[in-house]
Amino acid sequence: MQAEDNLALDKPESKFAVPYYEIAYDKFFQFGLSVDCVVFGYHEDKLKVLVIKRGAAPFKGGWALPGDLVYPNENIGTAAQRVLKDLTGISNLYMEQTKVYGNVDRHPAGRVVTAAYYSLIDISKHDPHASAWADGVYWLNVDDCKELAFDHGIILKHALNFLRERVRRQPVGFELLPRKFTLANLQDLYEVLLNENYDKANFRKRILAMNLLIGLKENEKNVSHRPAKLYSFDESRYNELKSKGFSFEL
Amino acid sequence: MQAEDNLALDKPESKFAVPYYEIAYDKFFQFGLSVDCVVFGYHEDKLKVLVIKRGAAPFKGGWALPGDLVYPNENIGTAAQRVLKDLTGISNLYMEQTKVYGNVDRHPAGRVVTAAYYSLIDISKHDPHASAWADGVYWLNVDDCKELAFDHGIILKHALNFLRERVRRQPVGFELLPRKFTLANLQDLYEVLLNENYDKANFRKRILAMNLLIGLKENEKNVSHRPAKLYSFDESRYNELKSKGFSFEL
DNA sequence: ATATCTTATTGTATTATATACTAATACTAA
DNA sequence: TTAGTATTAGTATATAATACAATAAGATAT
Repeated sequence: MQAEDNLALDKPESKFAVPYYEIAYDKFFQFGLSVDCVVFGYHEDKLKVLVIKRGAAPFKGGWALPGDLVYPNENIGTAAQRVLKDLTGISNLYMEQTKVYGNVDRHPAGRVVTAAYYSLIDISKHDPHASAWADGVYWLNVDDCKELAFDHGIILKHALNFLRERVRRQPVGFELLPRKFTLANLQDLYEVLLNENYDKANFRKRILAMNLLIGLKENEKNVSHRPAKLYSFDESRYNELKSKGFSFEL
Repeated sequence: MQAEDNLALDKPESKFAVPYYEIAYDKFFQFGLSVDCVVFGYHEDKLKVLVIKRGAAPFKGGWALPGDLVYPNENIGTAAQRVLKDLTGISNLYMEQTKVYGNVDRHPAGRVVTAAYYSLIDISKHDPHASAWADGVYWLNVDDCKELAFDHGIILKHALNFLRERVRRQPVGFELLPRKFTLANLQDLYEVLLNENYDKANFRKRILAMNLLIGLKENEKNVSHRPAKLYSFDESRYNELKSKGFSFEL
């Protein structure tokens, strides 16, 4: 494996007049590149993350984020989409990079650098099923997700931070909630994501003041108390706030 | 070059029971990995970025962010430090990743994935000088930085966005200002970074309310008007706000 | 039907914060 | 000494955050 390969270039003198790769080209072009997808979902007041059961070594049988090697002629963003689809059947997500992981020993099979991609989806809108070398696909509670293959535990943790930062600066509910929802639903989501509790009356005022929601003429059904009004997102306003950003401190 | 290399794995069937790299290991391990450093500085009311004049192909003679290939046995974070030091002599910076760039054709010499790292420094505290294959090092005004090699223009743009987001959530002056500075200096910095204008009296109140500054018993010198009081950052409070974060909207 | 329960929703009073603007101050330089 | 200039302090107003109380609307049990 190239990680153990001791090159003459190990401790360079830094006096080359040309880049190193013109001298020892092939020594430098031995990296593997992979993508790992952190797909968050939300269901019954729990934040979930999509994981697969690995059907191949290394870490065979273990849980991991859906991820795989990028093809030599494939763009990295495309690869994230393709890999997720290959392993879980989920396609056409809006995905965003969070971080790259490039420590020498992060992958037992050699020098693999991985780029993490993050996405948010409404669980009810997708139906993941294991394919390719995945032996299973699961929605795990983020809190219960302790033992993941490789450095996926850290990748998940960083993605979670990323998500939390994101929530404070941009609207996110659209991706995670069903089309119609109550203000209590939205508040629950925020409380789970940010791990805080908000005053109901003030949360309502704050959110409604954003002009982000459209009040429907419908109420929730099958509750044993006064049913709450249903709302949906105003898509154009949603996109506007998404590009402009805001500051959500409650 | 491997980018043109047409593999059988081009359009995979996605039905493998084992990861692809166990089948065609060497076809996947042909990526080059590089790091590119976006080092911001601040001087005389201008935001600057550190660039080198390339002394080697490709883009020989052109301006570029300091960057180079990562060694096969080198961690990626270490590489960022090492490359910056090799090319510009600047060492021991706190650097943070912004994004990875992995499009197939981003590098004319082959498939090179690059990770961008960002840092902020006080220009007066460092003395960059070209070494290795760099023919020159320059502090360019960010605004004047139009033509950069590779996709470095986009990398710079993204890093600038990153910086601007950062400024609103964490204190940043420490790294960019000299040890002693006036409130006007700090305000100028913020106005340049965020491209806005603030009311002087209110800026002062806002900043002082953060308990971030220590008022010194010293005034600025050699000004033809009433000299302003000098301040310095309270380091422990600075680090506290850095980890806790805040929201700076003025 | 009616009372009772639970949650949604509205309202209000209080406090804190942002903003705009004015006045006073302190130094330099002529 | 005075004019000039930028700093610093102060104040009044508007705006928004927060806490909490009151009311409304349906479901359910009696």
